[in-house]
Amino acid sequence: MKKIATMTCCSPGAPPLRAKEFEDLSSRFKALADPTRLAIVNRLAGRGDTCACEFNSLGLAQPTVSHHLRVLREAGLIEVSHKRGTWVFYRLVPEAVEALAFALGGAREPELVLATAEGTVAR
Amino acid sequence: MKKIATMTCCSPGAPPLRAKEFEDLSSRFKALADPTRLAIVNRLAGRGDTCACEFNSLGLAQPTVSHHLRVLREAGLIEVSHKRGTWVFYRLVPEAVEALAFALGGAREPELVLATAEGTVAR
DNA sequence: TCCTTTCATCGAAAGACATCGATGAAACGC
DNA sequence: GCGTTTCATCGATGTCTTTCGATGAAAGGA
Repeated sequence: MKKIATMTCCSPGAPPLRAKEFEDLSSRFKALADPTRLAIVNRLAGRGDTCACEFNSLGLAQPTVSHHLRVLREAGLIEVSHKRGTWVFYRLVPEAVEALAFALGGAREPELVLATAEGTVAR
Repeated sequence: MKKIATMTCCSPGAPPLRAKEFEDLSSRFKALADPTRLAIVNRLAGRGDTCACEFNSLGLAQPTVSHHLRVLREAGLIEVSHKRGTWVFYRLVPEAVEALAFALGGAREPELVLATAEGTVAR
């Protein structure tokens, strides 16, 4: 895992960043750059742990939903909270969302770590 | 023009949004989902009004830079501040960035209006 | 042991996007 | 008017994404 958003990026007074930081940040914004994924995040934000099967009501095929869950997972924005039988429950990673808000200059300094594909760790 | 981000979207407690709001929000995040565009925004955030010619130092062809400037302009994140001779100066639209930060739950409630392709208006 | 349910992965098809060279348009200076 | 500079637009190309049906894997229940 690695830290991101240790600096603001996009609001007045932001310091110049490096190429690698633009890569990291933009890849995370990319996870939010799809209406279906925003809907998933929005529902997780509103309800806490949610069964993956809930998202079949989005009107997309099951593999498509699974794909979007994976993208969000790899961006560190959501994670598997637990499994029960064949059900998989997902939850939001609030620190990850805060980190992006902070990069935009909106949030107070967060204590965050953002995850890569290997997993999410809140410090 | 139209308002966006009148509601948080992605942080705990966010209310459920409508399909159209996911479309609007995701299209704006899409504007930030590219490292080159983030670099442009970052530089505008750090320096205020900046000549478009500055961005030729990004290592991309001039039409490519022009394309990215257009995407950011249509997302309402930047705008033309003024022209001098054949120079075009761009500036950040801080309200637009705040609006996104607010949607992520980071910012205090902004007084913003976000623009469409037709122009940006801060209310 | 089979069958069912839930979810992930694979492979393919269609669409969207980043990038570039060539060209056009506007604002000078000579 | 003519050449130059700066930027936008056009058209083409290669790549990445979204989406789906088919298939695989894991956990139960009968």
